[in-house]
This record gives sequence, C-alpha cells and structure tokens, in this order.
Amino acid sequence: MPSGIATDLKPAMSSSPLVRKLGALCLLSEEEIEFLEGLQNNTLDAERGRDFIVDGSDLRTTFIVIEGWAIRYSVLSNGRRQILGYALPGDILGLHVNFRATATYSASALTPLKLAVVDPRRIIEISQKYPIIASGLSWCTAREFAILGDQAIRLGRLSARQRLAHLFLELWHRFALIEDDNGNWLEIPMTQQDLADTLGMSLVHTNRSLKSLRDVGLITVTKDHVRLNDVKALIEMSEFNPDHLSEFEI
Amino acid sequence: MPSGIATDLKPAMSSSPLVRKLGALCLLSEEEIEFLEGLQNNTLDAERGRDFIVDGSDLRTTFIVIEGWAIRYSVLSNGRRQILGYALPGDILGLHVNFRATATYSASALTPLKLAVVDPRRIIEISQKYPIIASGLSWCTAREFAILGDQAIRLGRLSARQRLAHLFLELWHRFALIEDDNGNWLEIPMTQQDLADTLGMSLVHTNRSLKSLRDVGLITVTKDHVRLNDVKALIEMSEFNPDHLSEFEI
DNA sequence: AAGATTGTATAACATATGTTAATCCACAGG
DNA sequence: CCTGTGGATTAACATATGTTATACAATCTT
Repeated sequence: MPSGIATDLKPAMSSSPLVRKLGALCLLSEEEIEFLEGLQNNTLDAERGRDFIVDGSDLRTTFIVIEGWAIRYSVLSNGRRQILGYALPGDILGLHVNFRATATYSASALTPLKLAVVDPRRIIEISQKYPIIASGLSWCTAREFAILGDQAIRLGRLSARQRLAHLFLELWHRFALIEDDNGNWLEIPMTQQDLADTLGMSLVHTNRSLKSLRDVGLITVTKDHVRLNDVKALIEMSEFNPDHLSEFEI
Repeated sequence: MPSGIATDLKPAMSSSPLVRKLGALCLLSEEEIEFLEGLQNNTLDAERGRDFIVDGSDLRTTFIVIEGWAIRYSVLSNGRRQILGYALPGDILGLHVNFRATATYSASALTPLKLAVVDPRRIIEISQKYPIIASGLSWCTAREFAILGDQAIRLGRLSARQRLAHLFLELWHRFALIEDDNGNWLEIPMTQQDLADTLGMSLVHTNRSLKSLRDVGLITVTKDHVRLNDVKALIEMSEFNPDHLSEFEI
C-alpha cells in the first residue's frame, strides 16, 4: 500500500462527515476508513421536503446523512407535528432495524439532502469485523440518546427563551465535531414554524421569544444564520449541559 | 442435554423478565436462554431512592432491571427535575457504554430494586457469539428510542390530561410484554410529584388533571394502581400510537 | 411587472398551566 | 395515644403561552 495515498484518507481530509466524526473520537486505521467510505457508495439525493422514512411503514434500510439536514418527526391525528430532532452530516438513521421493521417516526429532508443508503446487514457485519467502528457506532447511539434526552429536558422543563437558546447550543456543539470552526455563527435552515414544532410552542410565541433573545443581545439573526453572541451567557440562561455532547474525555 | 430440564428454561417459565421480553420477540434456543440467565448472576439490590447512575460521573457498567422500577432523570441547576423515562423489569440501562464513559443522566430506584450488574464487555461478546440475542438487543435499543420519542411528543404537543393518559397507556403496553395479564389495572408506584416531573407539569396541575380524568370516568385510581376504564377512548383522546410499542409484526 | 405564495412580525385577546398557601389524610415512630 | 412527616387535595390568584387576525417582506411564477 503506497504511503503517498494514505494521507488522502486521513479523517480530517476525508470528504465523509461520518469519518470525520468517528475520527475525532478515535484513531481509525486506513482499512477502517476505506470500509466506512465504501459503505457510503450508494447514494440518494432528496429535495427539500421529501420524506424518506414514513412513520408506520416498513423500514429495512439504514441511512447515513452525507450532506444537508434532515428532521425526524411525528404527526398527530389532529395535525400537530412534533419534530424529534435534527440529523446532520455524519448522522445515521435506522441504525437499529432488526426484528422491528416498522418505523416509529418519519424523516424528511429539511434542505437538499445527500444520503447514503446502506443495507443493515452491513451494520451487523461491522460488529464482527470492525470492532473499533462498532464501538464508534455504539458511541453514536449513546449520543443520539443524550440528544433526545436533552430534547425532553427542553420540552419539559425550560421556558420558551431557554428552549431556543438550548437548541441553538446543541446544534452549535454538534457542528463543532464535523465542521471547521465557524466562529459563533450557526446555520439555521429551519423556518420559525419548524422551530416551533421542535420546541413544542406556537409559531407566534416562537417569534416573540426569538425577538426577546435578539433584544437583549444574546443572539444576532440573519436570513438563515444565527450568531451566538455570548455562548457562556447562553449556556447559563438555558441551563445547557455541554457534557452531554462533549467528546470522549479522560 | 436431557430433555426433562428443557421445559424449565422455556421463556414463559423463566424467572428473568429479559428472557420473557426477548422470548416474546423471537424463539430463543436453550443455550441462548442459559447465556442470558448467566448474564444476570451478579445482582445488586437498591432501596427506594438510591441513585445507581449519576449524571456526569463515570459509567462503565451495564445494568439489567430484574425486579422493581427505576427512573432515568436529569436535574437542572435551578433544582427542577425532568424524568426522562421509566425502566421496568427486563429493561437495560447503559447498553452503550463504549468510548463515552460518562453518564448523561442519572438513574435511581423508584421502588426497591433488583439489578443485574453486567460487564459491558459481555455485551460486545454477544454480537460475536449470539447473533439472535444481538438482534434482540438492537430491537430493545430501537424500542427505547421509540419510547423516548413518545415522551418528547407528550411533552411537546399534548395537553396535561393527554399527557397523563398517554403515559399510562405506554406503561400498560410495556407491561403487557413482560407480565401476565392484569386486566386494565396498572401499577403506579410513583407519586404525583414524580408524574409531574415526568410530564413537565406542576404538582398542582398534575393533581387537577388526574382528578379530571377520574371525574369523566376514564380512569379509576387507588392507592398505587390505576385502572384504565376505557382503553380505546384513552387512546383516542391522548393520540397514543400503539404501533410505537407493538411487538414484531409480519 | 403583477400576482401568488411563503415566511416573518405584531397586536389584542383567551386560556391552560404555574404559584402560593392552606387542609386533610394515612401512616410511622416514639 | 400523640405527633411528625410525606403525600394528596383544593382554592385563589398570577402569568406564560396559545389563538386569531392583519400587515409586511421576500421570493417565485407566469
């Protein structure tokens, strides 16, 4: 294996956000990186708004987000929608599709989306052949749990303004793992209605609370970005716990 | 292997709720049942209120609930508590403790509790030696996600009365998998404050809403049980989706 | 360029839920 | 038997958030 090629496969150089994410966590061998890249060969593009997982329907596929944002959500019979969370580049949907072949949520493209379509049997293969990657996926699972737990905390115990700040901080911390430093700017491709459906609030109150955060100078909002003007103050006021998202420590 | 012993190990007869749960899902071999029982040899008893997982501290252990109820929760710096969910007999806590060795939630005994203490390395062993069990655990993971997702739906998009009904239905459906038929009676070992902290409401409003459900005859409440008087009507009014918790289908 | 559509911004008003406080009850401990 | 404690219940009042409605801005369509 010529060493000249090796550098092209370093996690930081890799074009795959999943490799960047796992590579930030542990040292991946070239073989492991190649395997992970190979996993993502079969891609699918989805335009904004396209559902690719439908609550209640058969789910026998694993998806890896390569580019763009997706949302996981449920719609109640009265039409109200609850967004459960956001899938960013490097995130995996349908990692655990074994006996249960029925989706318990829907997923759709929030932006133009590039997905890798993976046969779940290849996931099983991982735990047999690539223990390091298997550990990495297990870490991803624990992380997804923590993120969804934080979502429950937002919905259950935070005020409207806190919920907004808390969500922005979550996304900002998650991007830190897969993207180069963007300062305190955060991309916000979702509409205020999306935010409302994420945070369990009405559209009007979302708008009000956003304005209130702007007015006190905690955030700056542009067309589709938010700037976190004082991360420390935002963490304080929203009771955000960065440890739930921090990387491997010790 | 003498066949006389075999019957004692049938899932339905097994004393282990984890085996009952997985056995309801797929046909386990005697070897698999024995392995699962052996996993749970090292037990630990915890009295009501004892924390056995502490948010932010090291977590290098997997726990299996054998008897009793546990809660997973977080406490905010202002002292408010959010209960994320309930662990019932057969449920596993800390199934994914790989690189991340830090707990992102606390867990404590809601009732006197019997836990199996498992070395997480044995979990890794499972995916190599017991593919069926591995699939079962993967199913458990997907189920935990669905349950936590339902919790987010409750908190984000349901009214106080709906949240209560929805939670009772969840617990009732979950018990159906591990316990003999108890009719419409459901054990409720939690206080109204616990319910409030689960459903993101105040104690007083929890009491009010409970009374309102009683008054219209949807539920009957005794000391530490609830009777679901009209499951269908409760499902309707709370927008509960039984599919999120139903067993393997097709 | 006009009109349609989608998202944002505010106001006025309605209400579900939170807060504080006081009783009441069951039960455990002396 | 008294008394302390934790939990349940209820009332009165406060407020955060929801609802409805209108206007405005930006973008897309033809």
